[in-house]
Amino acid sequence: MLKYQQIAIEIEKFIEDHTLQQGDKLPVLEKLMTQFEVSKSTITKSLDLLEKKGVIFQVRGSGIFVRRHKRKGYISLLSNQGFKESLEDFNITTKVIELEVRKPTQEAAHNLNIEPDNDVYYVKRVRYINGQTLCLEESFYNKSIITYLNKEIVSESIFNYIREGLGLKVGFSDLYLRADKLKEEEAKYLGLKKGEPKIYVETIFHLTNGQPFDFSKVSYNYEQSQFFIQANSHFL
Amino acid sequence: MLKYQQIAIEIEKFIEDHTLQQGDKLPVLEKLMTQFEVSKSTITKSLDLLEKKGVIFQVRGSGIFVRRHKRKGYISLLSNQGFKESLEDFNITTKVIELEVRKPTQEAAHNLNIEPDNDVYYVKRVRYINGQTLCLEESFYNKSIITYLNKEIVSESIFNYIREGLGLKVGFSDLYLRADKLKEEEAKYLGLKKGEPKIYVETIFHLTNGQPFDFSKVSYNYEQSQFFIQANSHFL
DNA sequence: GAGTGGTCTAGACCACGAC
DNA sequence: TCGTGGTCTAGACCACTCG
Repeated sequence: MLKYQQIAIEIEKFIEDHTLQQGDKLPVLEKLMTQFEVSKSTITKSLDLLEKKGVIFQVRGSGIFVRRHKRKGYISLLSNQGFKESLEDFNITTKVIELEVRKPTQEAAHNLNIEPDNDVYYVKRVRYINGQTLCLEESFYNKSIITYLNKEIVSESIFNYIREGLGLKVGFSDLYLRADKLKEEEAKYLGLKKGEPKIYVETIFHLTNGQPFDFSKVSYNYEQSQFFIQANSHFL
Repeated sequence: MLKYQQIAIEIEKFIEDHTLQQGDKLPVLEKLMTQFEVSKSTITKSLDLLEKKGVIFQVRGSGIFVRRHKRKGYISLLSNQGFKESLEDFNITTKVIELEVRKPTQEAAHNLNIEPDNDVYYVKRVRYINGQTLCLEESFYNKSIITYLNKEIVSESIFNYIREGLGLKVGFSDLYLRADKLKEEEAKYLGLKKGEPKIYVETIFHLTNGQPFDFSKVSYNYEQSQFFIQANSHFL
């Protein structure tokens, strides 16, 4: 574990343990440097990480403050992988509808940046939150990267398996979102009516080296799903 | 202008000018250091900025590569202020429905962190993209921060005015998103039917010092609006 | 093993905010 | 004016990728 990561974790823990609220002030840089016995830039790096995560904000000439959003039960659109973090207090279960190796659709091949005759794992699942339908998910995994999947893996967290089991490093993802009307079949899986609203999200997941390995299409039950994003305007 | 910002802009310009594509390699750190005549950490800071913006990704032991999302016409949910950047090729116009000083709703007061008897500017607008309705927006501005607004300002970019006119610095924002059915009145403004889908977004905008100054509620025309997010999984 | 990005240090100096 | 965070440097050393 790197120093600046460790320190970030400890500061976050400090905020949790003391149940600090939005706007509460943290110790000054000088203090943190001596406390953790590291140089200024290391502390700065930790704080930048926490700022990116939306945990704190820094004000020049004034101090370092806790940033908190007030609402619970929202799915973070930034924390890349799964619902675990944002919905950890909720009971998420999964039903696998389909799992097989096949040739990709043209759309999937394009988004995964592979040829139409390369193999993909196709996974179709319904996910539930506290017994209610949360979403219907179709995913295409590049089989030359995700070399093996089975029903057991796919019933649990696929991303944990990718990291722990396959030893791959998940990097960045591109996420496209819109609203639309539910189609007959989607409505059936979600227990809603055709024509009712859905949030529809397509995501392309990449490894740290930039290779896309997963293209997924998810339709959310609008009654059960709400999302949040913490944005920073550092870039101009 | 700070060095690392300037360099970030120039690198981004370089990518534009040479129409580099996803995965194309940029010059190595060493090269960039000598080219811009700065130290390693300054270049690193520029690159981190561009990475956060989703312009590049860095791979240890390998190089610095261009990151591009392929789709056009999506509204970025991260670039905090307005549509300008993501929809700059489109013609955005605005119709002001209402503009007045009033007392906040309980909801607005809570989100702006003010008392119910403090004044707010209430602004209701419809925004159009290429002549089609894009969204219906209601905003509450804390009048003790945004001291003055008029119809002219509100017809244009309010955020430009806040920055240039009032000299305020916009910091971070919290954004809550879900799908829902259009109500009668909303449907009328958007030219859609009651019960059709909408994307509904509430946003709380803060100054760099953490003060919330704008609480806004926006209903998007689902036929005209699609969103994208570039996520990084640096945090663990 | 060569090449390349990432971490970390110690310290000088700068810019903003609050009093 | 002082306290506080932000920028920038020069350089040592580390860790990953790839041929």
